[in-house]
Amino acid sequence: MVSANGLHAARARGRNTRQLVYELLRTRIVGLELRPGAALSENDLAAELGVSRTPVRESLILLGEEGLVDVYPQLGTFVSRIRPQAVVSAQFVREALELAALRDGVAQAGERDVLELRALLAGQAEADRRGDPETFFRLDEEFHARLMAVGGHGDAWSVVGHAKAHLDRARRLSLPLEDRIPLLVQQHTDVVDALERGDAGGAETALRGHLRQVFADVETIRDRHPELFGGDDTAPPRRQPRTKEHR
Amino acid sequence: MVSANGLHAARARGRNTRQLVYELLRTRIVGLELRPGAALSENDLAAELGVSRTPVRESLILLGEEGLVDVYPQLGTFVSRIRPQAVVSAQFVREALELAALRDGVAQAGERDVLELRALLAGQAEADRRGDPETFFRLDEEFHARLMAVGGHGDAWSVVGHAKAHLDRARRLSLPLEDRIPLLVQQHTDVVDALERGDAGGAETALRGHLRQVFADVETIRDRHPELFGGDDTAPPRRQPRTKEHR
DNA sequence: TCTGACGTACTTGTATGGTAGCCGACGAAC
DNA sequence: GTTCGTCGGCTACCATACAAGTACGTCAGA
Repeated sequence: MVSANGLHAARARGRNTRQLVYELLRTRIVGLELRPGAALSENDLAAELGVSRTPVRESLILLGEEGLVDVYPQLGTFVSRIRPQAVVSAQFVREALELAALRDGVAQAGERDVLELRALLAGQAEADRRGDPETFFRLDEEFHARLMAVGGHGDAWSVVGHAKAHLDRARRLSLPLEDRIPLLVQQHTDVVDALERGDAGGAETALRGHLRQVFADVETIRDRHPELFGGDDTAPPRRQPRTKEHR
Repeated sequence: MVSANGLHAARARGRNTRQLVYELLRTRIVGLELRPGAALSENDLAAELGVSRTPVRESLILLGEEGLVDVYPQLGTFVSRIRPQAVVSAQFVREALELAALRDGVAQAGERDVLELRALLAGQAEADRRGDPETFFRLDEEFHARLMAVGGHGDAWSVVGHAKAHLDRARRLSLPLEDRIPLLVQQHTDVVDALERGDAGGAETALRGHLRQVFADVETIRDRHPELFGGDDTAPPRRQPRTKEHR
Protein backbone atom coordinates (compact mmCIF):
# COMPACT_ATOMS: atom_id res chain seq x y z
CA MET A 1 0.00 0.00 0.00
CA VAL A 2 1.21 3.48 -0.84
CA SER A 3 1.22 5.81 2.10
CA ALA A 4 0.68 9.51 1.72
CA ASN A 5 4.32 10.22 2.48
CA GLY A 6 5.67 7.69 0.02
CA LEU A 7 3.66 9.16 -2.81
CA HIS A 8 6.41 11.22 -4.28
CA ALA A 9 8.94 8.45 -3.97
CA ALA A 10 6.73 6.16 -6.04
CA ARG A 11 6.40 8.75 -8.77
CA ALA A 12 9.69 7.74 -10.25
CA ARG A 13 8.34 4.39 -11.45
CA GLY A 14 6.45 5.36 -14.52
CA ARG A 15 3.11 6.28 -13.04
CA ASN A 16 2.16 9.90 -12.78
CA THR A 17 0.76 11.69 -9.78
CA ARG A 18 -2.83 11.48 -10.95
CA GLN A 19 -2.72 7.70 -11.18
CA LEU A 20 -1.14 7.39 -7.77
CA VAL A 21 -3.68 9.66 -6.16
CA TYR A 22 -6.47 7.84 -7.95
CA GLU A 23 -5.32 4.44 -6.78
CA LEU A 24 -4.79 5.67 -3.25
CA LEU A 25 -8.25 7.20 -3.00
CA ARG A 26 -9.92 4.23 -4.66
CA THR A 27 -8.24 1.82 -2.27
CA ARG A 28 -9.32 3.89 0.69
CA ILE A 29 -12.90 4.14 -0.54
CA VAL A 30 -13.36 0.49 -1.47
CA GLY A 31 -11.65 -0.51 1.76
CA LEU A 32 -14.09 1.68 3.67
CA GLU A 33 -11.22 3.62 5.19
CA LEU A 34 -13.14 6.54 3.72
CA ARG A 35 -16.71 5.96 4.76
CA PRO A 36 -19.71 6.68 2.56
CA GLY A 37 -20.83 10.24 3.13
CA ALA A 38 -17.38 11.55 4.03
CA ALA A 39 -16.43 14.89 2.51
CA LEU A 40 -13.44 14.98 0.17
CA SER A 41 -12.14 18.50 -0.30
CA GLU A 42 -9.77 19.05 -3.19
CA ASN A 43 -7.81 21.50 -1.08
CA ASP A 44 -7.56 19.30 1.98
CA LEU A 45 -6.55 16.22 0.01
CA ALA A 46 -3.94 18.14 -1.95
CA ALA A 47 -2.45 19.48 1.27
CA GLU A 48 -2.53 16.08 2.94
CA LEU A 49 -0.86 14.31 0.04
CA GLY A 50 1.61 17.07 -0.66
CA VAL A 51 0.55 17.60 -4.27
CA SER A 52 -1.35 20.30 -6.07
CA ARG A 53 -5.08 20.35 -6.56
CA THR A 54 -4.86 19.35 -10.24
CA PRO A 55 -4.11 15.62 -9.92
CA VAL A 56 -6.46 15.39 -6.97
CA ARG A 57 -9.24 17.01 -8.93
CA GLU A 58 -8.66 14.77 -11.94
CA SER A 59 -8.76 11.70 -9.71
CA LEU A 60 -12.03 12.80 -8.16
CA ILE A 61 -13.53 13.27 -11.62
CA LEU A 62 -12.58 9.69 -12.51
CA LEU A 63 -13.95 8.36 -9.24
CA GLY A 64 -17.12 10.31 -9.96
CA GLU A 65 -17.47 8.51 -13.29
CA GLU A 66 -17.24 5.21 -11.44
CA GLY A 67 -19.92 6.33 -9.03
CA LEU A 68 -17.62 6.05 -6.04
CA VAL A 69 -17.86 9.75 -5.23
CA ASP A 70 -20.58 12.31 -5.84
CA VAL A 71 -19.46 15.73 -7.01
CA TYR A 72 -21.77 18.63 -6.32
CA PRO A 73 -20.45 21.76 -8.02
CA GLN A 74 -19.77 24.65 -5.68
CA LEU A 75 -20.82 22.46 -2.77
CA GLY A 76 -18.42 19.63 -2.29
CA THR A 77 -17.34 16.13 -3.17
CA PHE A 78 -18.46 13.22 -1.02
CA VAL A 79 -17.82 9.50 -0.89
CA SER A 80 -21.00 8.07 -2.34
CA ARG A 81 -23.32 6.04 -0.21
CA ILE A 82 -23.96 2.53 -1.49
CA ARG A 83 -27.11 2.74 -3.58
CA PRO A 84 -29.12 -0.49 -3.51
CA GLN A 85 -30.06 0.00 -7.14
CA ALA A 86 -26.39 0.27 -8.08
CA VAL A 87 -25.67 -2.95 -6.20
CA VAL A 88 -28.43 -4.77 -8.07
CA SER A 89 -27.15 -3.42 -11.37
CA ALA A 90 -23.58 -4.37 -10.54
CA GLN A 91 -24.68 -7.86 -9.62
CA PHE A 92 -26.46 -8.24 -12.95
CA VAL A 93 -23.42 -7.11 -14.90
CA ARG A 94 -21.10 -9.32 -12.95
CA GLU A 95 -23.25 -12.40 -13.22
CA ALA A 96 -23.89 -11.98 -16.93
CA LEU A 97 -20.23 -11.50 -17.79
CA GLU A 98 -18.71 -14.09 -15.49
CA LEU A 99 -21.21 -16.78 -16.49
CA ALA A 100 -20.81 -16.06 -20.19
CA ALA A 101 -17.05 -16.24 -19.84
CA LEU A 102 -17.32 -19.47 -17.88
CA ARG A 103 -19.36 -21.11 -20.63
CA ASP A 104 -16.49 -20.46 -23.00
CA GLY A 105 -14.00 -21.39 -20.32
CA VAL A 106 -15.29 -24.90 -19.79
CA ALA A 107 -14.73 -25.67 -23.43
CA GLN A 108 -11.21 -24.29 -23.50
CA ALA A 109 -9.78 -25.04 -20.08
CA GLY A 110 -6.47 -26.83 -20.10
CA GLU A 111 -4.55 -28.65 -17.41
CA ARG A 112 -2.41 -25.61 -16.72
CA ASP A 113 -5.49 -23.43 -16.16
CA VAL A 114 -6.87 -25.82 -13.58
CA LEU A 115 -3.53 -25.96 -11.78
CA GLU A 116 -3.31 -22.19 -11.56
CA LEU A 117 -6.83 -21.92 -10.23
CA ARG A 118 -6.18 -24.61 -7.64
CA ALA A 119 -3.07 -22.75 -6.52
CA LEU A 120 -5.21 -19.71 -5.88
CA LEU A 121 -7.68 -21.84 -3.93
CA ALA A 122 -4.86 -23.12 -1.74
CA GLY A 123 -3.77 -19.55 -1.11
CA GLN A 124 -7.28 -18.60 -0.13
CA ALA A 125 -7.56 -21.45 2.34
CA GLU A 126 -4.20 -20.47 3.76
CA ALA A 127 -5.31 -16.85 4.12
CA ASP A 128 -8.36 -18.07 6.00
CA ARG A 129 -6.25 -20.11 8.40
CA ARG A 130 -4.06 -17.10 9.09
CA GLY A 131 -7.15 -14.95 9.63
CA ASP A 132 -6.05 -12.58 6.88
CA PRO A 133 -9.16 -11.29 5.08
CA GLU A 134 -7.18 -8.73 3.08
CA THR A 135 -5.13 -11.41 1.39
CA PHE A 136 -8.24 -13.48 0.81
CA PHE A 137 -9.86 -10.49 -0.81
CA ARG A 138 -6.93 -10.03 -3.18
CA LEU A 139 -6.82 -13.73 -4.09
CA ASP A 140 -10.57 -13.73 -4.60
CA GLU A 141 -10.20 -10.96 -7.16
CA GLU A 142 -7.42 -12.86 -8.85
CA PHE A 143 -9.45 -16.07 -8.92
CA HIS A 144 -12.41 -14.50 -10.64
CA ALA A 145 -10.14 -12.67 -13.07
CA ARG A 146 -8.30 -15.87 -13.99
CA LEU A 147 -11.57 -17.68 -14.38
CA MET A 148 -12.62 -15.21 -17.05
CA ALA A 149 -9.22 -15.36 -18.67
CA VAL A 150 -9.59 -19.13 -19.12
CA GLY A 151 -12.41 -18.48 -21.56
CA GLY A 152 -10.29 -15.92 -23.38
CA HIS A 153 -12.15 -12.99 -21.89
CA GLY A 154 -9.52 -11.56 -19.60
CA ASP A 155 -9.99 -8.16 -21.19
CA ALA A 156 -13.55 -7.98 -19.96
CA TRP A 157 -12.47 -8.35 -16.35
CA SER A 158 -11.94 -4.62 -16.06
CA VAL A 159 -15.62 -4.11 -16.79
CA VAL A 160 -16.52 -6.48 -13.98
CA GLY A 161 -14.01 -4.75 -11.75
CA HIS A 162 -15.68 -1.42 -12.31
CA ALA A 163 -19.13 -2.78 -11.54
CA LYS A 164 -17.85 -4.80 -8.62
CA ALA A 165 -16.66 -1.75 -6.71
CA HIS A 166 -20.13 -1.10 -5.37
CA LEU A 167 -20.46 -4.69 -4.20
CA ASP A 168 -17.01 -4.78 -2.69
CA ARG A 169 -17.51 -1.93 -0.28
CA ALA A 170 -20.23 -3.91 1.43
CA ARG A 171 -18.46 -7.23 1.01
CA ARG A 172 -15.54 -6.10 3.13
CA LEU A 173 -17.81 -6.10 6.12
CA SER A 174 -19.29 -9.48 5.26
CA LEU A 175 -16.03 -11.40 5.45
CA PRO A 176 -15.84 -11.38 9.24
CA LEU A 177 -19.21 -13.14 9.25
CA GLU A 178 -19.08 -16.54 10.92
CA ASP A 179 -17.32 -19.08 8.70
CA ARG A 180 -17.86 -16.93 5.64
CA ILE A 181 -14.49 -17.41 4.00
CA PRO A 182 -14.45 -21.25 4.19
CA LEU A 183 -17.85 -21.26 2.53
CA LEU A 184 -16.63 -19.03 -0.28
CA VAL A 185 -13.53 -21.15 -0.82
CA GLN A 186 -15.69 -24.26 -1.00
CA GLN A 187 -17.88 -22.62 -3.62
CA HIS A 188 -14.81 -21.63 -5.61
CA THR A 189 -13.63 -25.23 -5.39
CA ASP A 190 -16.95 -26.53 -6.68
CA VAL A 191 -16.60 -24.33 -9.73
CA VAL A 192 -13.10 -25.56 -10.48
CA ASP A 193 -14.12 -29.19 -9.94
CA ALA A 194 -16.93 -28.87 -12.47
CA LEU A 195 -14.61 -27.02 -14.83
CA GLU A 196 -12.09 -29.85 -14.64
CA ARG A 197 -14.81 -32.42 -15.34
CA GLY A 198 -15.89 -30.39 -18.35
CA ASP A 199 -19.30 -30.12 -16.73
CA ALA A 200 -20.60 -26.87 -18.20
CA GLY A 201 -23.98 -26.97 -16.50
CA GLY A 202 -22.48 -27.81 -13.13
CA ALA A 203 -19.88 -25.07 -13.36
CA GLU A 204 -22.47 -22.52 -14.30
CA THR A 205 -24.79 -23.54 -11.49
CA ALA A 206 -21.96 -23.46 -8.98
CA LEU A 207 -20.71 -20.03 -10.04
CA ARG A 208 -24.19 -18.55 -10.15
CA GLY A 209 -24.86 -19.86 -6.66
CA HIS A 210 -21.60 -18.36 -5.45
CA LEU A 211 -22.28 -14.95 -6.93
CA ARG A 212 -25.79 -14.91 -5.51
CA GLN A 213 -24.35 -15.83 -2.13
CA VAL A 214 -22.13 -12.78 -2.29
CA PHE A 215 -25.13 -10.70 -3.27
CA ALA A 216 -27.13 -12.02 -0.34
CA ASP A 217 -24.30 -11.16 2.02
CA VAL A 218 -24.57 -7.55 0.91
CA GLU A 219 -28.19 -7.53 2.03
CA THR A 220 -27.14 -8.82 5.42
CA ILE A 221 -24.62 -6.03 5.71
CA ARG A 222 -27.26 -3.53 4.71
CA ASP A 223 -29.33 -4.52 7.74
CA ARG A 224 -26.38 -4.23 10.07
CA HIS A 225 -24.84 -1.05 8.66
CA PRO A 226 -27.66 1.05 7.21
CA GLU A 227 -25.52 4.18 7.55
CA LEU A 228 -23.36 3.03 4.63
CA PHE A 229 -26.35 2.86 2.32
CA GLY A 230 -28.37 5.63 0.77
CA GLY A 231 -31.79 5.85 -0.75
CA ASP A 232 -32.03 6.11 -4.50
CA ASP A 233 -32.67 9.82 -4.30
CA THR A 234 -29.83 12.19 -5.04
CA ALA A 235 -30.09 14.55 -2.09
CA PRO A 236 -26.68 16.06 -1.41
CA PRO A 237 -25.30 15.45 2.05
CA ARG A 238 -24.97 18.24 4.57
CA ARG A 239 -21.67 19.94 4.87
CA GLN A 240 -19.92 19.24 8.12
CA PRO A 241 -19.45 22.36 10.24
CA ARG A 242 -15.77 22.96 10.78
CA THR A 243 -14.60 22.50 14.33
CA LYS A 244 -12.04 24.89 15.69
CA GLU A 245 -9.63 22.35 17.06
CA HIS A 246 -8.57 21.10 13.63
CA ARG A 247 -5.68 23.32 12.57
CA MET B 1 -25.60 18.90 -32.17
CA VAL B 2 -23.56 21.47 -30.31
CA SER B 3 -21.31 23.51 -32.53
CA ALA B 4 -18.07 24.94 -31.29
CA ASN B 5 -19.51 28.43 -31.33
CA GLY B 6 -22.64 27.53 -29.43
CA LEU B 7 -20.65 25.94 -26.66
CA HIS B 8 -20.78 28.83 -24.29
CA ALA B 9 -24.44 29.49 -24.97
CA ALA B 10 -25.29 25.92 -23.95
CA ARG B 11 -23.37 26.28 -20.73
CA ALA B 12 -26.30 28.02 -19.13
CA ARG B 13 -28.38 24.84 -19.03
CA GLY B 14 -26.91 22.96 -16.14
CA ARG B 15 -24.03 21.18 -17.81
CA ASN B 16 -20.56 22.45 -17.24
CA THR B 17 -17.89 23.08 -19.80
CA ARG B 18 -16.13 19.78 -19.26
CA GLN B 19 -19.26 17.77 -20.03
CA LEU B 20 -19.97 19.79 -23.14
CA VAL B 21 -16.45 19.39 -24.46
CA TYR B 22 -16.52 15.70 -23.61
CA GLU B 23 -19.78 15.10 -25.45
CA LEU B 24 -18.62 17.12 -28.43
CA LEU B 25 -15.36 15.22 -28.76
CA ARG B 26 -16.99 11.86 -28.18
CA THR B 27 -19.59 12.54 -30.84
CA ARG B 28 -16.91 13.56 -33.29
CA ILE B 29 -14.80 10.50 -32.55
CA VAL B 30 -17.58 7.91 -32.69
CA GLY B 31 -18.97 9.62 -35.79
CA LEU B 32 -15.53 9.35 -37.41
CA GLU B 33 -15.43 13.09 -37.94
CA LEU B 34 -12.18 12.74 -36.05
CA ARG B 35 -10.43 9.82 -37.70
CA PRO B 36 -8.41 7.22 -35.84
CA GLY B 37 -4.83 8.37 -35.64
CA ALA B 38 -5.66 12.08 -35.66
CA ALA B 39 -3.71 14.23 -33.22
CA LEU B 40 -5.67 16.04 -30.54
CA SER B 41 -3.66 18.86 -29.03
CA GLU B 42 -5.01 20.24 -25.78
CA ASN B 43 -3.92 23.71 -26.80
CA ASP B 44 -5.42 23.58 -30.27
CA LEU B 45 -8.73 22.21 -29.03
CA ALA B 46 -8.92 24.81 -26.29
CA ALA B 47 -8.31 27.58 -28.80
CA GLU B 48 -10.79 26.16 -31.28
CA LEU B 49 -13.55 25.77 -28.69
CA GLY B 50 -12.82 29.04 -26.96
CA VAL B 51 -12.19 27.51 -23.56
CA SER B 52 -9.11 26.92 -21.48
CA ARG B 53 -7.00 23.80 -21.46
CA THR B 54 -8.47 22.52 -18.20
CA PRO B 55 -11.88 21.25 -19.36
CA VAL B 56 -10.34 20.01 -22.60
CA ARG B 57 -7.70 18.11 -20.74
CA GLU B 58 -10.19 16.59 -18.33
CA SER B 59 -12.33 15.46 -21.25
CA LEU B 60 -9.35 13.82 -22.90
CA ILE B 61 -8.55 11.96 -19.69
CA LEU B 62 -12.09 10.57 -19.62
CA LEU B 63 -11.93 9.62 -23.28
CA GLY B 64 -8.64 7.94 -22.54
CA GLU B 65 -10.30 5.82 -19.87
CA GLU B 66 -12.82 4.71 -22.47
CA GLY B 67 -10.06 3.80 -24.87
CA LEU B 68 -11.21 6.28 -27.47
CA VAL B 69 -8.00 8.28 -27.30
CA ASP B 70 -4.44 7.33 -26.45
CA VAL B 71 -2.50 9.75 -24.30
CA TYR B 72 1.28 9.63 -24.57
CA PRO B 73 2.81 11.91 -21.94
CA GLN B 74 5.01 14.66 -23.33
CA LEU B 75 4.26 13.40 -26.81
CA GLY B 76 0.65 13.91 -27.71
CA THR B 77 -2.90 12.66 -27.61
CA PHE B 78 -4.33 10.77 -30.57
CA VAL B 79 -7.67 9.34 -31.55
CA SER B 80 -7.15 5.64 -30.97
CA ARG B 81 -7.13 3.26 -33.86
CA ILE B 82 -9.73 0.53 -33.65
CA ARG B 83 -7.99 -2.40 -32.00
CA PRO B 84 -9.36 -5.75 -33.17
CA GLN B 85 -8.91 -7.18 -29.70
CA ALA B 86 -10.98 -4.34 -28.24
CA VAL B 87 -13.71 -5.02 -30.77
CA VAL B 88 -13.80 -8.69 -29.82
CA SER B 89 -13.92 -7.80 -26.14
CA ALA B 90 -16.65 -5.24 -26.71
CA GLN B 91 -18.65 -7.78 -28.64
CA PHE B 92 -18.36 -10.27 -25.79
CA VAL B 93 -19.51 -7.74 -23.21
CA ARG B 94 -22.37 -6.58 -25.35
CA GLU B 95 -23.60 -10.03 -26.19
CA ALA B 96 -23.39 -11.28 -22.61
CA LEU B 97 -25.27 -8.32 -21.18
CA GLU B 98 -27.91 -7.93 -23.84
CA LEU B 99 -28.73 -11.63 -23.93
CA ALA B 100 -28.90 -11.89 -20.14
CA ALA B 101 -31.20 -8.89 -20.03
CA LEU B 102 -33.35 -10.34 -22.78
CA ARG B 103 -33.83 -13.59 -20.85
CA ASP B 104 -35.32 -11.56 -18.02
CA GLY B 105 -37.16 -9.38 -20.49
CA VAL B 106 -39.13 -12.17 -22.10
CA ALA B 107 -40.58 -13.10 -18.73
CA GLN B 108 -41.54 -9.56 -17.82
CA ALA B 109 -42.53 -7.92 -21.09
CA GLY B 110 -45.93 -6.27 -21.10
CA GLU B 111 -48.14 -5.01 -23.88
CA ARG B 112 -46.86 -1.48 -23.46
CA ASP B 113 -43.24 -2.61 -23.84
CA VAL B 114 -44.00 -4.34 -27.12
CA LEU B 115 -45.83 -1.28 -28.42
CA GLU B 116 -42.91 1.00 -27.61
CA LEU B 117 -40.45 -1.32 -29.29
CA ARG B 118 -42.63 -1.57 -32.40
CA ALA B 119 -42.82 2.22 -32.54
CA LEU B 120 -39.05 2.30 -32.66
CA LEU B 121 -39.04 -0.31 -35.41
CA ALA B 122 -41.43 1.83 -37.46
CA GLY B 123 -39.14 4.81 -36.99
CA GLN B 124 -36.17 2.78 -38.14
CA ALA B 125 -37.97 1.65 -41.28
CA GLU B 126 -38.96 5.25 -41.93
CA ALA B 127 -35.37 6.41 -41.47
CA ASP B 128 -34.31 3.79 -44.00
CA ARG B 129 -36.85 5.01 -46.55
CA ARG B 130 -35.63 8.56 -46.11
CA GLY B 131 -32.06 7.41 -46.49
CA ASP B 132 -31.15 8.85 -43.09
CA PRO B 133 -28.54 6.60 -41.47
CA GLU B 134 -27.92 9.06 -38.61
CA THR B 135 -31.50 8.79 -37.42
CA PHE B 136 -31.39 5.03 -37.83
CA PHE B 137 -28.28 4.95 -35.71
CA ARG B 138 -29.96 6.90 -32.94
CA LEU B 139 -33.09 4.75 -33.02
CA ASP B 140 -30.96 1.61 -33.05
CA GLU B 141 -29.31 2.74 -29.82
CA GLU B 142 -32.69 3.50 -28.33
CA PHE B 143 -34.06 0.11 -29.37
CA HIS B 144 -31.31 -1.85 -27.71
CA ALA B 145 -31.50 0.33 -24.61
CA ARG B 146 -35.26 -0.18 -24.33
CA LEU B 147 -34.83 -3.89 -24.86
CA MET B 148 -32.60 -4.08 -21.81
CA ALA B 149 -34.95 -1.86 -19.83
CA VAL B 150 -37.79 -4.31 -20.45
CA GLY B 151 -35.96 -6.84 -18.33
CA GLY B 152 -35.40 -4.24 -15.64
CA HIS B 153 -31.77 -3.74 -16.55
CA GLY B 154 -31.87 -0.26 -18.02
CA ASP B 155 -29.08 0.79 -15.68
CA ALA B 156 -26.68 -1.65 -17.27
CA TRP B 157 -27.13 -0.04 -20.68
CA SER B 158 -24.43 2.48 -19.89
CA VAL B 159 -21.95 -0.39 -19.57
CA VAL B 160 -22.93 -1.65 -22.99
CA GLY B 161 -22.73 1.89 -24.33
CA HIS B 162 -19.16 2.18 -23.15
CA ALA B 163 -18.13 -1.10 -24.72
CA LYS B 164 -20.10 -0.43 -27.86
CA ALA B 165 -18.12 2.69 -28.72
CA HIS B 166 -15.40 0.63 -30.32
CA LEU B 167 -17.89 -1.28 -32.43
CA ASP B 168 -19.80 1.82 -33.42
CA ARG B 169 -16.91 3.59 -35.04
CA ALA B 170 -16.67 0.80 -37.58
CA ARG B 171 -20.41 0.31 -37.80
CA ARG B 172 -20.92 3.81 -39.12
CA LEU B 173 -19.20 2.78 -42.29
CA SER B 174 -21.17 -0.46 -42.56
CA LEU B 175 -24.58 1.16 -42.79
CA PRO B 176 -24.15 2.32 -46.37
CA LEU B 177 -23.59 -1.32 -47.31
CA GLU B 178 -26.15 -2.62 -49.79
CA ASP B 179 -29.51 -3.17 -48.07
CA ARG B 180 -27.86 -3.26 -44.68
CA ILE B 181 -30.44 -1.25 -42.76
CA PRO B 182 -33.50 -3.24 -43.93
CA LEU B 183 -31.74 -6.40 -42.80
CA LEU B 184 -31.05 -4.96 -39.38
CA VAL B 185 -34.63 -3.77 -38.99
CA GLN B 186 -35.87 -7.25 -39.91
CA GLN B 187 -33.62 -8.77 -37.29
CA HIS B 188 -34.91 -6.31 -34.71
CA THR B 189 -38.45 -7.27 -35.70
CA ASP B 190 -37.70 -10.96 -35.26
CA VAL B 191 -36.57 -10.30 -31.72
CA VAL B 192 -39.70 -8.35 -30.86
CA ASP B 193 -41.92 -10.99 -32.46
CA ALA B 194 -40.37 -13.72 -30.33
CA LEU B 195 -40.57 -11.49 -27.29
CA GLU B 196 -44.27 -10.95 -27.85
CA ARG B 197 -44.85 -14.70 -28.23
CA GLY B 198 -43.00 -15.26 -24.96
CA ASP B 199 -40.55 -17.41 -26.92
CA ALA B 200 -37.41 -17.07 -24.85
CA GLY B 201 -35.27 -19.37 -26.95
CA GLY B 202 -36.37 -17.75 -30.18
CA ALA B 203 -35.73 -14.26 -28.90
CA GLU B 204 -32.29 -15.20 -27.69
CA THR B 205 -31.38 -16.87 -30.96
CA ALA B 206 -32.63 -13.91 -32.95
CA LEU B 207 -30.78 -11.33 -30.88
CA ARG B 208 -27.57 -13.33 -30.87
CA GLY B 209 -27.75 -13.65 -34.62
CA HIS B 210 -28.32 -9.94 -34.94
CA LEU B 211 -25.38 -9.00 -32.75
CA ARG B 212 -23.09 -11.42 -34.57
CA GLN B 213 -24.22 -9.88 -37.85
CA VAL B 214 -23.11 -6.49 -36.60
CA PHE B 215 -19.83 -8.01 -35.53
CA ALA B 216 -19.32 -9.56 -38.95
CA ASP B 217 -19.98 -6.20 -40.58
CA VAL B 218 -17.09 -4.77 -38.62
CA GLU B 219 -14.81 -7.36 -40.19
CA THR B 220 -16.00 -6.31 -43.63
CA ILE B 221 -15.19 -2.72 -42.83
CA ARG B 222 -11.80 -3.76 -41.58
CA ASP B 223 -10.98 -5.12 -45.02
CA ARG B 224 -12.16 -1.99 -46.76
CA HIS B 225 -10.70 0.58 -44.38
CA PRO B 226 -7.58 -0.90 -42.83
CA GLU B 227 -6.29 2.59 -42.03
CA LEU B 228 -8.87 2.91 -39.25
CA PHE B 229 -7.56 -0.18 -37.50
CA GLY B 230 -4.39 -0.69 -35.57
CA GLY B 231 -2.41 -3.68 -34.53
CA ASP B 232 -2.54 -4.73 -30.91
CA ASP B 233 0.84 -3.18 -30.29
CA THR B 234 0.98 0.18 -28.61
CA ALA B 235 3.36 2.05 -30.89
CA PRO B 236 2.67 5.76 -30.68
CA PRO B 237 1.79 7.43 -33.98
CA ARG B 238 4.07 9.94 -35.66
CA ARG B 239 3.51 13.59 -34.99
CA GLN B 240 2.29 15.52 -37.99
CA PRO B 241 4.80 18.10 -39.28
CA ARG B 242 3.28 21.54 -38.99
CA THR B 243 2.59 23.31 -42.28
CA LYS B 244 3.16 27.03 -42.52
CA GLU B 245 -0.12 27.97 -44.13
CA HIS B 246 -2.16 27.36 -41.01
CA ARG B 247 -2.70 30.65 -39.13
C1' DT C 1 25.63 12.03 -49.90
C1' DC C 2 25.23 10.49 -45.47
C1' DT C 3 25.57 10.82 -40.41
C1' DG C 4 25.16 12.72 -35.99
C1' DA C 5 24.70 16.45 -32.71
C1' DC C 6 21.88 20.19 -31.29
C1' DG C 7 18.40 23.71 -30.91
C1' DT C 8 13.68 24.68 -31.20
C1' DA C 9 9.00 24.05 -31.02
C1' DC C 10 5.79 21.32 -29.60
C1' DT C 11 3.63 18.05 -26.17
C1' DT C 12 1.37 16.67 -21.58
C1' DG C 13 1.95 17.09 -16.40
C1' DT C 14 1.67 19.94 -12.42
C1' DA C 15 0.98 24.19 -9.71
C1' DT C 16 -1.52 28.26 -8.68
C1' DG C 17 -4.65 32.26 -9.24
C1' DG C 18 -9.34 34.06 -9.76
C1' DT C 19 -14.57 33.47 -10.17
C1' DA C 20 -19.38 32.11 -9.46
C1' DG C 21 -22.36 29.82 -6.55
C1' DC C 22 -24.11 27.44 -2.43
C1' DC C 23 -24.69 26.80 2.60
C1' DG C 24 -25.29 28.08 7.21
C1' DA C 25 -25.11 31.26 10.85
C1' DC C 26 -26.31 35.64 12.53
C1' DG C 27 -29.16 39.56 13.25
C1' DA C 28 -32.90 42.72 12.24
C1' DA C 29 -37.76 43.29 11.42
C1' DC C 30 -42.36 41.86 12.30
C1' DG D 1 -41.11 33.57 18.69
C1' DT D 2 -40.78 33.53 13.70
C1' DT D 3 -39.24 34.98 9.23
C1' DC D 4 -36.32 37.06 6.04
C1' DG D 5 -32.06 39.35 4.40
C1' DT D 6 -27.21 39.61 4.67
C1' DC D 7 -22.66 38.19 5.06
C1' DG D 8 -18.71 35.17 5.66
C1' DG D 9 -16.54 31.06 4.37
C1' DC D 10 -16.34 27.25 1.86
C1' DT D 11 -16.81 24.69 -2.58
C1' DA D 12 -15.76 23.11 -7.36
C1' DC D 13 -14.93 25.21 -11.94
C1' DC D 14 -12.13 27.44 -15.14
C1' DA D 15 -8.00 30.02 -16.65
C1' DT D 16 -3.25 30.60 -16.71
C1' DA D 17 1.75 29.99 -15.61
C1' DC D 18 5.55 27.01 -15.17
C1' DA D 19 8.12 22.55 -15.56
C1' DA D 20 9.74 18.27 -17.74
C1' DG D 21 10.28 15.72 -21.73
C1' DT D 22 9.99 14.27 -26.79
C1' DA D 23 10.52 14.63 -31.77
C1' DC D 24 11.77 16.87 -35.80
C1' DG D 25 14.36 20.13 -38.73
C1' DT D 26 18.71 22.11 -39.35
C1' DC D 27 23.41 22.26 -39.93
C1' DA D 28 28.21 20.97 -39.37
C1' DG D 29 31.44 17.49 -40.48
C1' DA D 30 33.12 13.33 -42.64
